Amino acid sequence: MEAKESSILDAAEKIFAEAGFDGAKVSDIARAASVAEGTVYLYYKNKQDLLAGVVGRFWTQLTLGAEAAIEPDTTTAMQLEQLGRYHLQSLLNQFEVVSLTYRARPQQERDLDQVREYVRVFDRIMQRGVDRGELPKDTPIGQLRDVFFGTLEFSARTLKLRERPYDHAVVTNLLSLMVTSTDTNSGMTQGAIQGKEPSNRDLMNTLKAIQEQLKTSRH
Amino acid sequence: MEAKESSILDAAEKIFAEAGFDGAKVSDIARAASVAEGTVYLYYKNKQDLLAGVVGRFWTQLTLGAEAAIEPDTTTAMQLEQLGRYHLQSLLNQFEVVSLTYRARPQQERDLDQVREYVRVFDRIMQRGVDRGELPKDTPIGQLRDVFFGTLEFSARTLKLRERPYDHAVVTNLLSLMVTSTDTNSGMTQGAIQGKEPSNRDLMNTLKAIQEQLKTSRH
DNA sequence: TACCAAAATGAACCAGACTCATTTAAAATG
DNA sequence: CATTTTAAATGAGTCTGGTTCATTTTGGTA
Repeated sequence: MEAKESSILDAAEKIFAEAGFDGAKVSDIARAASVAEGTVYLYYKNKQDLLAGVVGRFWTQLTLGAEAAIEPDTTTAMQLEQLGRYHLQSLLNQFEVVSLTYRARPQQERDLDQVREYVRVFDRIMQRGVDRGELPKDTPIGQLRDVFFGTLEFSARTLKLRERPYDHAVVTNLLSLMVTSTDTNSGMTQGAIQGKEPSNRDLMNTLKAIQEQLKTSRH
Repeated sequence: MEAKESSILDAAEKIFAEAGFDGAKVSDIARAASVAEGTVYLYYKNKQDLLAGVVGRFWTQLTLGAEAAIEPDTTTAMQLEQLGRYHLQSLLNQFEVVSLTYRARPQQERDLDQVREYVRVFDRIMQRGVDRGELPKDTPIGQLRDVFFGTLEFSARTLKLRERPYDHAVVTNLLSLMVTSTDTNSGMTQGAIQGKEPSNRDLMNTLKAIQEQLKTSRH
């Protein structure tokens, strides 16, 4: 039965989340799934494998949710904000399950496939931004990805530690840091990421030159 | 005996690091420390507590190392770079022990005291920067801390995953992001951070000046 | 209804964390 | 020094809980 496997996963997620990996007994999980203890082992090689199943499903779901949370026809900056909001909220709402990810990790790198899949959502947004010309061609997507997810993950931990709720300022500050917005002077966003494109200093120099020209042309 | 406790910690660190928490047997650790199994339990309540001891000592050492790695009489930017280099290198060199931190966590928050202590090294550098006038008074230290450690931690994972060695570009890119951000938030136009660029506010002011000039020159 | 294969069961097994009665070492006492 | 007291260390035995597997149940097929 296909439904039985997912009922075991449901039970496991619940028990793991509330008792932690070590605290969760396979017998408890079996009972919660209305199944004999041995049945669990028909679907999962061992307890670790069961955890991997729970964690894998979680990240797969998260990927689907992320894709749904992002409007396809809006700016890169907007999409990043949507992903950031979604990601931080998810980390906070399902903090326990997320924490279990680190318990699954050291075992096999295979367990991380779904996490890597999730992270690609970010890459796609950024790549589209580059293709559309909203971001410079040499945008270091990989490094910005580390900044994006790293910061949100650490921020989530900080918020949890202080027992604070979701704070959108975290997302907006992160984004303003990543995308140094220069669209105050025009509708065109140059997204001067990493300062590889014309730097603020370059713009400043140009502006001052214009200012000088204006001054002199008046005379 | 005081030395015995640290010999147990040494053994535990070694065995935990090479076998992981679940893979490490207390009997192995005892043997490696040349001590009876029961003796371990005289010093540590249980296996989790022993892990907490290992992890706690690690972060305490890391704090000492970080303070040693930072020149007291240099710029904030330089100190941040030193801390960044030290942190990323440590994460990579002692990846297994760092990973164990997450296994210790869910138990008791008490375990995290040493981590919090470590993180304060960053806070002190930033605070000194503010006091010295190298950083704006309203620098959001807490948020930048999340960016700093979050990014480095995530980057370390990425590097490990790809089996890449330490890459200083990670640190410099991170710092250039952070510097840009502090400038953006700054009301000060002549901050002492090296490589400081004109802030968006500076650009805005210049633009408004030009705008005024244009209005006047039209008449 | 009889047969078979797959699915499910739970009692038994066993690894390994943890306990504690006993032993050994160290310190205090006289 | 001999003796008592106190602390430290030991490891055989207990017990929890993950895992196995001989047996039973279920569901489909001839």
